[in-house]
Amino acid sequence: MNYFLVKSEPFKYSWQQFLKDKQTFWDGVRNYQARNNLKDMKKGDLVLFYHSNEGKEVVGIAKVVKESYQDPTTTDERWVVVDLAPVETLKKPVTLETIKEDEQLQEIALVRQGRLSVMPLKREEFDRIVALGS
DNA sequence: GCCAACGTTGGC
DNA sequence: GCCAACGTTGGC
Repeated sequence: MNYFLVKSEPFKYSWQQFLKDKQTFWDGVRNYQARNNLKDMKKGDLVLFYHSNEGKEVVGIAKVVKESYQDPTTTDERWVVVDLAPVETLKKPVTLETIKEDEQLQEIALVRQGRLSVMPLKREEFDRIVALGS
């Protein structure tokens, strides 16, 4: 079991929209590092959903329901998507500020490499964020 | 709206 | 294959 965090601008695709849709394919990744992380996702892996720009907080937990496949929005074979479904909404969103202040979360890419839109998390980091959000 | 970080592109 | 220029992302 692996753990990840994905970013989305609420303006473009929000957690609320995701809840409504029940399932979505995660498209729009056009960065090799993020793409490689997408490819590492296996069915059943858990994914934190982060709102960038507006909110700047982790809002919920999703899971991988289908592993990576060719991005249906482009014919460019370099890019892939995965299918995600919502699992649960965090009681309290965990803000970037909180994450930055937390000793256990100093190493995550969200802090260290702000622009990366799909990143792996260690189990402890995932658990920590979920704990902060409940 | 600005700017820093950083990835990508293209000229040499 | 290097590196400058450029574009994009995202925090502030």
